[in-house]
Amino acid sequence: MPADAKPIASVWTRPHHPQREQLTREQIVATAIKLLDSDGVEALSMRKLGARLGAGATSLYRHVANRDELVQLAVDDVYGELDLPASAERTQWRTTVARTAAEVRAMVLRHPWIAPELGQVGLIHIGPNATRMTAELLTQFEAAGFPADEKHEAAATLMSYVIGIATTEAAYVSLIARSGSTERAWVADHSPDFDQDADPRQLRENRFGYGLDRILDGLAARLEPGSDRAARWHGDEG
Amino acid sequence: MPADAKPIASVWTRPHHPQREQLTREQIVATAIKLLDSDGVEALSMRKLGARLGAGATSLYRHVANRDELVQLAVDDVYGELDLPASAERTQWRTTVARTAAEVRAMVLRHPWIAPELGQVGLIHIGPNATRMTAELLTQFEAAGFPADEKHEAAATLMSYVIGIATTEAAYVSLIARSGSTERAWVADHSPDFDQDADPRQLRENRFGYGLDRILDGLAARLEPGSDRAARWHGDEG
DNA sequence: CCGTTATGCGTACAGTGTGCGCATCGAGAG
DNA sequence: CTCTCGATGCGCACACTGTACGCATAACGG
Repeated sequence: MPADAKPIASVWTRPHHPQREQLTREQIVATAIKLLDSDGVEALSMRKLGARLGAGATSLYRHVANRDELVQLAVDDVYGELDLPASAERTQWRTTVARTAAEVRAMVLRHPWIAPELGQVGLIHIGPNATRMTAELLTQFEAAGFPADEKHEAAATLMSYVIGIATTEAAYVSLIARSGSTERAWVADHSPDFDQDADPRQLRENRFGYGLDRILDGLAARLEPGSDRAARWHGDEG
Repeated sequence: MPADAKPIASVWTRPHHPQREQLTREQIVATAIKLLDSDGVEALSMRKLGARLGAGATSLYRHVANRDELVQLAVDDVYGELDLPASAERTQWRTTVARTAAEVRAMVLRHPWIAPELGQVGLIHIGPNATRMTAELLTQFEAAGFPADEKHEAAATLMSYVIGIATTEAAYVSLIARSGSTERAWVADHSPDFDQDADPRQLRENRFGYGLDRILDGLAARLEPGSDRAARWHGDEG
């Protein structure tokens, strides 16, 4: 096939679009997340991201308004990873809500750079994926039996706890990762009285579970028939 | 007095220490906090801070290793503002702990830039003032009757909630402040179905109190004599 | 009087986000 | 086919950042 194969070969030797690699917003956000995961938030620069995509720095501005918006998009993309349970019936609300909390915590631990970002942007102008998660949690609390005007407070209580503890954990593990050590070795080094046989990852997990159980206990007490749930909570709080 | 007055006049025309204003670390940190409070964290630059102190940018490096360390010092300085209650006896642990939580929340709301910083540095390498606050909270829980191996988990539960909700609130209020509006006007603009007579600040306060009460309820249940408190929690948690 | 030490500061360098204008492409009109 | 046009990539430039380095000067101890 000396002559006939030429058109087929030329498809590979000379690509159809010499320098028009068709940079898309999805790809930009995806590789930005990869860069954020591996190198942290201060290592993300437009030039570096462009280079990783085989493009110039300012090319990205055709698809993204500025660096801040890019990070916002990355945050919401990460929210899209959540595998949220469907809101179950009243008897199983605890496990459903606990599973949602664990999902959010795991998300933050997978992408530790997201924690300071949540504190910077808050929950105001976040994207559709984060909104979906909030809505899902609200229906879970609704299914649990919380009245319409209290479910927001219940959800905020749980989410504040999850964001707070996951933020602390994320800062901790990313500090250790940046130091090039493992969690176990780091703990053994920095607190010599630590039990060598204990797994610090498991301890973190247990600590998360402890607080979660306390909070769900406190919330569940509002649902018990004997409690003064009928009294709207707005009036009697400081 | 044409010739004799010259030394006296020269005191004012030419000061004794032409350029030696004796920059101290405390002053640097203090004005850094002022700048952070008024203009936010991304507006703090060494040159701007130096200018506000009547000094060059690189002069600051004689007293502070780098910008990150400066922010760390500012964070711990802010922790020093806390007016923590003394740990009271067993019957009043709830009000004592609640007061500590409210103090921390107020601190974050006074200095909203601190929120992302807490997520970046975690609670690891924080300074003496933050350490003092953690220790104080631990003794408060100890006085409440929590066993030695559970008080850390109880304190972490409470603090995670406080940090999480205060972080969210801080992002929210600083976003509004940056937009140049007031909280009431902003809420009225962005959600027209909001009750015009309600005070959004008060609503935030109530929401904080709601979650705080739920969490303290859940923790208090661990202290009731009927509960299975004797069983150490480490084993039976997921 | 002369070192020594501590401190401020000017300069410089590498790196950042991003506005602007030019070059080049794919596609559609004639 | 040619010609135009909108979309896209990109080089350049500007203002700005943190900070390493070396020099100048002031206070101090002899």
